[in-house]
Amino acid sequence: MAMDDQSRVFVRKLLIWYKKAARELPWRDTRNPYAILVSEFMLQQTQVSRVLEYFPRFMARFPTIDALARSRPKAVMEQWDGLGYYARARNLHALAKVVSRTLHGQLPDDPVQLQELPGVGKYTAGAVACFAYQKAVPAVDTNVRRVLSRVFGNAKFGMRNAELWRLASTLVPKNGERAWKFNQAMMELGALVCTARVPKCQDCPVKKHCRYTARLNSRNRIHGRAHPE
DNA sequence: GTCCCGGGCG
DNA sequence: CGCCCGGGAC
Repeated sequence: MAMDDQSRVFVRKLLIWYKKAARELPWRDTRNPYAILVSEFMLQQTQVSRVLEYFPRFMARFPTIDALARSRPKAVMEQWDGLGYYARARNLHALAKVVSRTLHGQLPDDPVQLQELPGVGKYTAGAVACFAYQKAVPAVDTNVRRVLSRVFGNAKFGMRNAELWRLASTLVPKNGERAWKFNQAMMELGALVCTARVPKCQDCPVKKHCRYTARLNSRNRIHGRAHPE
């Protein structure tokens, strides 16, 4: 599907905003697939602030996927202790063993192959393919889902999951480096501005292209509230 | 204290 | 669709 002009402007503004607004996070500094995998497993269930505490320790203790594969379950669980969702630590360990023994320690770069691994669903597969290997594929997590629904959705019908993935596919730049930035930027916008409870629409780089903002403004005009520009 | 949030899985 | 498990908003 081709991109319309509105979508092009949306992507451009998003990327410009990301350049100045992005937080510096350790897993954004690396293209090491294993490091990115570990960060994604942790981020599936935990806020950034806590992952910042666990991620460096985990990487220091298990520096490679082979090192993780060779480790005792007890040692892995110790590093995960306090993060919750312990099935994921077991999945990560199982994944490391599979990749170490059957794939020479090389994580696949193909989302379909990634998704066959334990604990890796559609989102994590896309995230690893894009963030580690610069594949121009979408990665739709809850943040991205929320941003897309608000910007491109309408009031009556919520967008279905398949619809959101299709929309994300049309928006992702074809260039790998730009795709990386786009996916990071979508999540950053969802985390910092387009938040679940009270979105900070005043600070939003794409408010002029957003149907949600448009809906808010028309509602406020009807009820005589101040225009939230 | 109570409620809400979240990827993947069964 | 409910569960896993902790944090944070209210």
